[in-house]
This record gives sequence, structure tokens and C-alpha cells, in this order.
Amino acid sequence: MVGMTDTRWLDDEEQRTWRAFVAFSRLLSEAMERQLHRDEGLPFSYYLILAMLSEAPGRSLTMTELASVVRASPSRMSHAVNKLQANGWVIRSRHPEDRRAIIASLTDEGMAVVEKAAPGHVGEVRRLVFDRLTPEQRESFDDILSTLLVGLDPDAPICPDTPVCPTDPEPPSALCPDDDIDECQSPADDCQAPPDDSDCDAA
Amino acid sequence: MVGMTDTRWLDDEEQRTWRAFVAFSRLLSEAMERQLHRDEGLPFSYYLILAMLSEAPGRSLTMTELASVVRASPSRMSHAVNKLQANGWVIRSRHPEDRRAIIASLTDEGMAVVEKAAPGHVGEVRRLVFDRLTPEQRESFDDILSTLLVGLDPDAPICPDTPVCPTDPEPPSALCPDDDIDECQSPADDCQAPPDDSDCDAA
DNA sequence: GATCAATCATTGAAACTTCAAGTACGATGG
DNA sequence: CCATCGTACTTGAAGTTTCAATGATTGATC
Repeated sequence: MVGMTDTRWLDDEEQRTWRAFVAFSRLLSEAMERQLHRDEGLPFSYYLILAMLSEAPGRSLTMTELASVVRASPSRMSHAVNKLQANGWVIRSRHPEDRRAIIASLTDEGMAVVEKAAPGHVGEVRRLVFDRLTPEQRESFDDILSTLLVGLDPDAPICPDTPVCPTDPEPPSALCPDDDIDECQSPADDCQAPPDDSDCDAA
Repeated sequence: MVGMTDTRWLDDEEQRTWRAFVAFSRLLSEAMERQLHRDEGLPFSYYLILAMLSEAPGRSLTMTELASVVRASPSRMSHAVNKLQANGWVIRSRHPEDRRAIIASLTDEGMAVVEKAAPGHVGEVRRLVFDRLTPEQRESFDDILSTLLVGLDPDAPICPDTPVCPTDPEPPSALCPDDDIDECQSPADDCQAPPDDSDCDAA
């Protein structure tokens, strides 16, 4: 049997939902891109990289870690970091213990870019999404997304309610820039005793 | 005022939801792209164009209509149709009544491509999305998406069932010709009721 | 210790999208 | 009539992402 002729097509409701999602997804990401590009001349993907770096311990992550956190391919990450480095927002250095690895670190200039861009970005997210949802809807949304993510990202920590770091006094967020992060420009960083990874950013 | 210092940051729950959405959105669209590219060598955007055309009356839409339906920029549509036309899946002809407009029509070859690609695509959507949601979740999802779409797409019919041309006020009787630079193969399928358009190009 | 597979990362070409003009046609108003 | 503006569409260049190929290092095996 070469062809499966018994495709289970979407019923009307499913089709309606699917099309709404496709439309929503495109429109929202375009809105985000537009806002960031207009205000900061930055694509969303690049903002995301800077934001994730800004939250990382020592503002540094391995290229692979970075790719995993923003869910990009290694190639894409490499091209992107080339660009960000050319802008002076990120620097590369070699990992002291694994010489295959490269550590990308956010520079002060890069941090400044994130801090400048964050309010506008968050404002847009709030305006287009959270200001329009009731608390119940938000909760449902989260529930649905968690459910679906499991199927898409086998090895992704949804980190349900597990604190990211056992001793994390304040909500660390790229979206909420914090200025008392210790300046750890040296890529040779501490905190690598345990084999477990230190962060579980779900985005 | 130069700086808004009163940004309303996202709380933990909102941030969690937002990151889950970003992750989900990227992973799902990548999965779709991958499946279509692997099986049909077709980007999702291009599949979407073909699918929308296949449903349109006379398998034809104006470039502007097409752009509106798939929510793409005119430029993008133009480039995309160039490519699709080069593949022989779409042809352009001049609009008989508004000579600014160009009508894009799906060829038989293009229709074949859609019909071949649809089952795999729908299968993926079902596998990654609908098979994982309870009916209640699906309904909530739809509700949330509808809510959010309103804010994103003011002039967009959520189009539950709203065809672009409900009763086709003016059947393009003579799509053809303009002798200029146009070749008018034969998009002149008047066709009001294709055999059975019931196939769902879920997208 | 040499080998082989797997991991980490980069590169260039090709593909797709966006941006900034630019052309052509239609509608409006003097 | 014709000047002007708005709409419909296209194009080329620049930017981003993907794909395929490659180099370098580590870890496991014999």
C-alpha cells in the first residue's frame, strides 16, 4: 500500500482553531519583530539571545547552551553571534575545560541594549497578550502550552514550579533587567561542580 | 518624556506563559517546516499559498487577496509567486476589470502538489496538536486565540466560514488576456463548484 | 596508546523575508 | 483634460535562516 488513503482530516472546529493559531502566530511574531526593529533595530531572535545571556550566570553561556535556550540551530547561533559580536554586544572566549566549546558573554554594551529594549518589548507583550486575557484564560493558555510542549520538546524542562535556582531570592528576568549582577566578564566561571545544569529557562 | 520608568513587568506566571508560547511557537513552526520540506520540498509559507488558492473560487485570487489571506506582505507574495510560477504551480493573469490587479491561479500541477502534501501536513498537525488536547482544551484554545486575534488583526475575519467572495459577485468570465506581456494559459476555469472541494487543506 | 564515533562549533551557498524604491493604473477634484 | 493621490504590484539589495560540508576536540573502545 503505497498511499494512505484514510487521512483523518480536521473537522470544522479543529480547522478553525488551527487557522486561528497560524494567523495568531504570524501576526504576533510580526508585531514583535516590528516593534523591536522600529525601536531598537533588532530582530526578535537577536533580542532573545541577548536577553537569555543577560540572565545567565556570569552573563555567559556556551554556544550550545545558548542554542538550546533559544531553540535555535547551532548554525543560526553562530551566524547570529557573529553579528552581535560585530556590534560589540557579545564576545567569544574559549571554554577552559572543554576546548571544543566557545563561551559567549554579554558585554556591558550588550547589557545596555537589553535594558533599553526590554520595556518596549514587555509593553508590547502585555498590550497584545496579557492585557486581553482573563486570569482564567491565561491559566488555560499556560496549561495548553505546557501540554503541547511536551510533545514538541522531549528534553525541555517545562520547569513547572520548580524553582530555577534553589537560592534565588529575586525573580531573575531578562525582561526585567537587574543591575546588581556581579560582573563576571571572565568566562572562566565557577559553579561547575555538579553535573546538573544550572538553569532551566523555558524560553 | 524620555524614559518610561514605570514599566509593568511580567509576573512569574505571565513570564512562564510567555516563554512557553515563544518556545511552542518556534518548535511547532519548525516541525511544520521540517515535515513539509522533507516530504515535499516546500516551505510552509508556500504550501499555505497553494492551499488557500486551492480553496478559492476558480482557484484564483488577486495578489492582494492572497497576501491578505495568508497574512503576508505584498513583496513577499510577489517573490513567492515568482517561485511558484517558475515551478509551474501558479500562473498570473491580468484582472479584466482592474488592470492594476494580477490574478494568481493554481494550475493543475499546483493542485496536485497540494493534494499530495495535504495528508502529511494534516497528519503532523493532528499528531502534534489535536491528538494531545482534550476537547475542553481545544475549545479553550480556540477561545483564547479568537480573543487575541481581535487585538492583532482589526480588519481580519476570523473567518469561521466566511469565504472571500460569498457568492462571487462577478465571476471572472474573462480572466484572460491582455496581450501585453501576459500569457494567459488557461486560468479560465469559471468553476463555481469544483467537484468537491471538501478536502481540507488544514492550514 | 591508536582508533572511531560523537560532540562543539564554524563556514559558504542557497533560500526566504524585509526594506526601500519604483512602475502602472484608477479615482478624485479642479 | 490633467494634476494629484491612493492602490496594486514588482524589483533589487540587504538581512536572516537553512542546508551541507568541514575542522577541531573529547570520550569510549580495543
